[in-house]
Amino acid sequence: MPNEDKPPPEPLASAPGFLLSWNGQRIARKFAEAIEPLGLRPPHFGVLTLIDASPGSAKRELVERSMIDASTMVAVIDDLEERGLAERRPDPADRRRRAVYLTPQGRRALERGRKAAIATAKDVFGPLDERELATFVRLMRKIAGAD
Amino acid sequence: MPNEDKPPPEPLASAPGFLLSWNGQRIARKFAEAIEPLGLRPPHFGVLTLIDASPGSAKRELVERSMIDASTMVAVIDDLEERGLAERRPDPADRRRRAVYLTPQGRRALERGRKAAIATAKDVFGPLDERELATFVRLMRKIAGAD
DNA sequence: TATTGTTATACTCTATAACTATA
DNA sequence: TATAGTTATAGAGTATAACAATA
Repeated sequence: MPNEDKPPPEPLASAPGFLLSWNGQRIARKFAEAIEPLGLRPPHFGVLTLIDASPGSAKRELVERSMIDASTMVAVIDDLEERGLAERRPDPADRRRRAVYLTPQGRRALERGRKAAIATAKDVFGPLDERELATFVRLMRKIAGAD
Repeated sequence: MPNEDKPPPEPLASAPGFLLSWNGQRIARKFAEAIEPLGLRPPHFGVLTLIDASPGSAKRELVERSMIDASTMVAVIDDLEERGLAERRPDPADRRRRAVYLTPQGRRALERGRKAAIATAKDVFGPLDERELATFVRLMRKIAGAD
């Protein structure tokens, strides 16, 4: 994408919605670049995080907690399994269900991804002081309906 | 996208970068839906805005002020021209150059798009009071490097 | 030789719908 | 009949690289 690091032009840069979308795209792209050397793309990292938070989740549960649809989720879990980062285990109580777990390698990859996320955030949110960053998070959670 | 309006799951919802990306995607999608009845997609609206701000811009100048690459920009201007919203005029001083202008129809479409943007922002930023919204814009401009 | 604009093509990502197995 | 999972396919959106015209 051209001009990724250039400030957005007026009058768009005055519109709150445009600013939100622009900065969102920017950090998403930067994060994607940061984890590319790990062989991961953002959906991989997101799903690793969700599995870690609820080990043994079924695919359907992961879909419910994400913005990833069912068929894409299959592909993401396939990728993770191929790379030895996660594994599906059959559920004896319901043989349709396949519980998903992280491998030790998966946990290491997640840790590396987290470091990349922190580094990216440090870069993008660098212009804000600590207090402003806290305010930012509070407002973003409010907008997201997380509180 | 599934779960578009559901809050993001923890622990992702505590990460500033993830929040920014999530909310950015959410408002971009909502805005795209809002202008779809106008026959416009977000890049169309963005370029209409840029042309309006600098009538007679060349394609290359529009590329410089946006995150849209050259070949996509051609397609966007083609679309706008087909729909009678913009027109290319040859530049007598430099016959390689084609200056782009809005038509009266284009100005009307831009106005409708602006109303959609305002309505979308009202929806997404609804949880914030006026003072919080002002703070949000200030912080976002800082992050974007717009100040 | 550099620059503007364009076209043709390929690629990435995601979504839709049909299918299998189990409940 | 409903649900979990999967696969095959198609689509939108974007980027890459080659090309034509003019400076």
